[in-house]
Amino acid sequence: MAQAQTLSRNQQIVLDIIEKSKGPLKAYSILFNVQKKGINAPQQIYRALDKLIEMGKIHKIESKNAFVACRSSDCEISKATAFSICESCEMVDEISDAKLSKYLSSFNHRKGMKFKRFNLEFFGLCKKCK
Amino acid sequence: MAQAQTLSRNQQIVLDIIEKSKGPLKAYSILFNVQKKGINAPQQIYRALDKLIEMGKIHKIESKNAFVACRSSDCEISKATAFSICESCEMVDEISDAKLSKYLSSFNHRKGMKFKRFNLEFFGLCKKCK
DNA sequence: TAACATCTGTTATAATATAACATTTTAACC
DNA sequence: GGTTAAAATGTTATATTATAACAGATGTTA
Ligand SMILES: [Zn+2]
Ligand SMILES: [Zn+2]
Ligand SMILES: [Zn+2]
Ligand SMILES: [Zn+2]
Repeated sequence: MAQAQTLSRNQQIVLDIIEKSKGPLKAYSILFNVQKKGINAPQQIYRALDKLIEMGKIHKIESKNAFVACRSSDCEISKATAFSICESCEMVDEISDAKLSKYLSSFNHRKGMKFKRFNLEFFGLCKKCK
Repeated sequence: MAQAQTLSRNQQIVLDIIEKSKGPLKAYSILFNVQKKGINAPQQIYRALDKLIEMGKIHKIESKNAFVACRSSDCEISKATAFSICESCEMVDEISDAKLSKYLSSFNHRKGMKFKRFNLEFFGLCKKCK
């Protein structure tokens, strides 16, 4: 079981904002939102983001350079992540599908590489936008 | 069948460099490499990259902000891409696996989203680095 | 030769991310 | 408590990645 992580002040502030957000947030938009709390520099945001990712509390959506809170427990501390992304409205949804995760986790490339981690991003139009 | 695409001068220059490279290339490293050919500005690189991606000649490795030539014909003009990425040496290899591609192309999310495209990135250590 | 789309060149700037260093807080140990 | 080491913080500066905006050239197509 994942042990209860105790977050530092800045980590908690950043996580709170990401968790409250309906969609993915960019680092600088997080920064602008926390300046009232005394966080003034990108470094402070990026350091918190890095730790939160390590802990599996958030994920980075690589194709958008944006961050979402983890809503799943299948993703094993960010070792196996999958998202569906609407190309129209920016919506991102974490896919939590045990079969998919198992299928990909056991996938092995011919060329002798043993995978430790994967990230999968699906793109399309969400219900609302289609 | 993909029709023979005719490339513009800048597109051809950029594609040549990417195809000759053993690993993924970053936009600004491409830029520095083509300044002798009279290309001086990032815009010129990014415009060529955009078109080459549209044509399916190259892919962007999102987790690295870098570009590789397409070595596959399964990826259907960038609608279904998968890569294995070595976390140690930067090596990137395009995965061309019909079963994987079919499995993911037919994957449908519960929440009513119909996918048009996916990108999958596996991470690990390559043969040499492990 | 129009008309239109595409590509080019250029300058400027926006957006994303890290380096480096000094200091403070926290947690663990004696 | 006092000592230490690790983690987190604050700060300034800078590096890296990407786009905006505009003018001109080239190239189809009718
Ligand atoms: Zn998750
Ligand atoms: Zn949508
Ligand atoms: Zn390809
Ligand atoms: Zn390697």
